[in-house]
Amino acid sequence: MKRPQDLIGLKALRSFHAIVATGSATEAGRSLGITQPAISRLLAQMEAAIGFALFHRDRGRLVPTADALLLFDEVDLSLGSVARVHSVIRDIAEYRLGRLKLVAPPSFSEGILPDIVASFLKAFPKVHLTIESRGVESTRSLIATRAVDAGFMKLPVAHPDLHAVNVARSAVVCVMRDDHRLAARETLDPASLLGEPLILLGLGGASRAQIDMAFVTAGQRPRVHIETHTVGSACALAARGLGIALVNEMLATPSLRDGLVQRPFYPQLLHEYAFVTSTLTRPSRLTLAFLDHTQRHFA
Amino acid sequence: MKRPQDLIGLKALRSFHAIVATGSATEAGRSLGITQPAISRLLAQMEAAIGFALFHRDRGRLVPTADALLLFDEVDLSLGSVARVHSVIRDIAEYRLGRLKLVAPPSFSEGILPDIVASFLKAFPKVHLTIESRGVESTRSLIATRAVDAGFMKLPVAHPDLHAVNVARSAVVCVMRDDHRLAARETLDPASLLGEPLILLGLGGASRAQIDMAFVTAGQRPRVHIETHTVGSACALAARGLGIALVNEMLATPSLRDGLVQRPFYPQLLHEYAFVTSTLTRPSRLTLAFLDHTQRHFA
DNA sequence: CACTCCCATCAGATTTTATTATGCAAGTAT
DNA sequence: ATACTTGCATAATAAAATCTGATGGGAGTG
Repeated sequence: MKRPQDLIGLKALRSFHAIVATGSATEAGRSLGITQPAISRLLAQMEAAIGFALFHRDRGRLVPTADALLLFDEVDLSLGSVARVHSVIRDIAEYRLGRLKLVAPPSFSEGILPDIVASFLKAFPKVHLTIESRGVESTRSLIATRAVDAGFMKLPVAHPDLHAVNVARSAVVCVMRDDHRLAARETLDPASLLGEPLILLGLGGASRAQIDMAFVTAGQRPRVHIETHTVGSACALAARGLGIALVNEMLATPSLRDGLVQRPFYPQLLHEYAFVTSTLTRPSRLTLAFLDHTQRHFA
Repeated sequence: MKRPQDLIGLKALRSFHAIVATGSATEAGRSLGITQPAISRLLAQMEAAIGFALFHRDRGRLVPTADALLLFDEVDLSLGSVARVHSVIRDIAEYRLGRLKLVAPPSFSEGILPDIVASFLKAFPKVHLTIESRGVESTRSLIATRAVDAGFMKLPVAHPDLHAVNVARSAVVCVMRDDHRLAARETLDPASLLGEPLILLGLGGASRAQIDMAFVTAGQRPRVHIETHTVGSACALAARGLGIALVNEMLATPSLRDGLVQRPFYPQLLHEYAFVTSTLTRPSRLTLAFLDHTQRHFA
């Protein structure tokens, strides 16, 4: 069966273009890296396929007909668009083209995430990144419904449609002013914090329960002076001497300014943070590249 | 030697496009008229060539990756432009696309040429026609320099760069009012025109010399009452009873209105008209088509 | 459990495609 | 004039690409 659309292949179009451009089949062959007979054959096939002559053989030379010149413009455009396809392929292959939507809780996206993003964009400058800052529930839902490509969440992630890769773990630390009386101690524990006004995050999650549990186990109850909702504000309150903030080290680091110190809290309360994607779709190459980058960042 | 640009052929692009469009390799094969294994192979080759996966094999189905969708738009455009090339080829092949510039003396372009052009455009409606109306010298030069594709001229055409094809011949006739006393005669000759006021074209060409010669041969001198420069005006003058116009029949016919008659002049003075092109370039297919049409018109 | 649908792979045959060698025509220099 | 060069076309041959039909595996479906 003959398919007329395939009678004129890319090679034929390129040959035609090159002949018109260079004015000679021999030269065209050189520019395309093939021999002159190949050009001749392609041209002959093309002329046979289209039904009219493209060149007028004049004294051994190929002279384009008016029809050929009419066609040339269109072929030129077409080859240009094919070249653009190749260019787009290269861009995609080399991560110069693509969009990545991420979501993370505010404490993450205000602290550690900008660092990761910055170095990622340094490696892949042309990628278009979007970052949403949402609460835990919203984050979960955005990822599960694939409204975003991926997100960061604190483990555990209990959702059948979510796939979590552990990327970071960090412990709870005590943040206080450097002139605080307890700043002299290497580490702190419930006993040493007895009676101290504490600044805790009121997020109703496992994290707060862990802290309460640590005090209970030590036979105490924490003296919660202030409850707040972001790591940044907890540190800011501590900086004003209102108490000792118990926050996650990794999230607190960006908020540590002059005059604030952090001391490990014992028993160690580990929080694990995961890079989360939907199980409904395989992550895009860009997503995987970002994950890889994140893992290197924390390695 | 490997040429990366040829690793992705049109077939591969079409296959990719069809798979995304139909959602299945089997269906894509059907729509392209090839078998499913061919599609599979083309896709595998393409993925190998570009270096990243285009589809995610999910439960036996091909699901486009984000990268594939990114690429799809570009491929779609590209295939569209290739299709346009084919469309242009068809248009050219069927004379639906093209430009034709013609030149002819005023007597020609005001009389007989519009008829030819009208029926030509009826056959090839999309062709863009340009008609110049110039004197003999200008006509010759425009054709010789290829400023136009072709033109009409009265023979002989003495110019090395011009190629003339005889397309029409017609004789000199006498045009007069139907109430003229000589209108009763079947034919006229120098003897019967003795003393009649004549209207002649003053064009300093062979045509006027022929007429003078005919009278001289008959032992007379024509009584030139009026000299004018176009066939139309000569007939118009004759219509006002100012004399008998001796003009070429073919050129006169369009100017014959009610009240005017034409009678053959003897001895017969034949004028030959040619379709003239440049010898420097082979005429375009459209030019040849117009010549063919002209010949049929006069046949 | 049988049936169907879909994709990947394989083997074999056919078709394409390119290369080298050669011929021909025409222009150019000796 | 004669020989040399240049440019295109063609033929023979070798190599590569591509298609088809058959086959198998995985996964839904009645």
